Amino acid sequence: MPVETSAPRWRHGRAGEGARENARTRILEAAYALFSRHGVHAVGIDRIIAEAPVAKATLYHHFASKQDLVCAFLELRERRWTLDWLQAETERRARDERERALVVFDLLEQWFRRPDFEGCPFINTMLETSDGSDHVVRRAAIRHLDVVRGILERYARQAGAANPADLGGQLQMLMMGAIVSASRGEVGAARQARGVAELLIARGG
Amino acid sequence: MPVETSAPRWRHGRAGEGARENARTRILEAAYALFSRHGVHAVGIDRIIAEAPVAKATLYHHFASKQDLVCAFLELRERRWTLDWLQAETERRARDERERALVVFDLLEQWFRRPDFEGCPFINTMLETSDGSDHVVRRAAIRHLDVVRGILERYARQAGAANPADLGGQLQMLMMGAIVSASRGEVGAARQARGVAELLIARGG
DNA sequence: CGTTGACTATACAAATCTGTCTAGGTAACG
DNA sequence: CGTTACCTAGACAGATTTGTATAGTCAACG
Repeated sequence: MPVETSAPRWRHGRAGEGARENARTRILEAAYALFSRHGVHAVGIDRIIAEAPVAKATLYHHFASKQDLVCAFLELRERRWTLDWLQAETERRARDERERALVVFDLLEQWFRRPDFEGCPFINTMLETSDGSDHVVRRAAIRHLDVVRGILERYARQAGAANPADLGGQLQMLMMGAIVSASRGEVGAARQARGVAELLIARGG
Repeated sequence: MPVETSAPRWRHGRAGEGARENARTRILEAAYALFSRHGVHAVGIDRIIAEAPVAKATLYHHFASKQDLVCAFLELRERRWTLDWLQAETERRARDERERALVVFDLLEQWFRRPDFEGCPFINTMLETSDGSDHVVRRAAIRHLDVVRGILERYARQAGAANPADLGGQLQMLMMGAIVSASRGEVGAARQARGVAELLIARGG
């Protein structure tokens, strides 16, 4: 049975940056969509290569293992969600630096209300890998959670906290608690969390 | 046709070997230990029957499916952990009803510091079943989380909250955020959360 | 003794999963 | 043209998973 592909997707040449990025990008984009929506455990390699679409050998050419792919997904998630969305949008919306720690919760509310909200991959992945086998993925998830904590600690400092490290940690606990609540279906969790954050900041950390 | 269906079906083992626990209990105890420690997804039927120890056919005689067993585990967890430990111990330790909402966080700290602490099965199971296939287990986990919320709402009322429903929800967010932090390794999360709870209660809900 | 019912042990089915391998196709470049 | 890098399609290995089937053991009880 002759195989007839409709149009070549690899317009770019070899050795440069074009062709290599093409398949790799498709894999990573498919993994991003599927892992974000269903979790890294529930999504198998076969589903990713079907959606990319790409041959299985190509996936294992670009990523040594599924763990590698999951780590790459978490990095992309950090860049897109944490840095380019949550951080950038927070600092764009806040009228001054002191307001940032509160604006974060307004963005969370917006996130929770999106129809495709499916929880936080960092939290989910960290909890899914609580038993030791997956240490690489778990460490990556924890590292990314630490990035979020660093951002919140900075916002705590900018809000005038006496102890920014403590306030940052408390804000992250609030944020994660709200995310778990929202994963259960409580869309209003962000507003409740914001109320608590206001109190914490008003006290001065 | 022999009848006799209303009498309890489980008779104990041979008289010569003394009081051997019946198979259903052994299965549920093994499932409790393994699911609590490693999560309901990571533990397979084969491991449970090996630790029970019990034959596979016996397990499927007592529980229709793994989902059934997971639901039974969550119920047992609610009885033992939520009701007989967290609730009972909170009310035993608190000098008056107003203090209960804070004492909960002292118990959480104690829990986090236990060497066998492995997170909250209700949260983990709820997050693991975020995509629709496992709806029975997910609903069971959510229902058990609602029981915790009900307890916290009662403590909020007893602490004199103006709006016990809101304060109960905020306390549960704090509690879940602390549990996620502790699952990451932050043993001091409960103390941080208690500090926030004090502030919330001092304000009067 | 003979029936009954719970239990054991193990083989098996059917569906996963990750990762490897074969075998070949296509485009750019020297 | 020939080399080379990247890619495809899919078979396959080997290990898992849940759940069923077969066959037999043991104790209680009428």
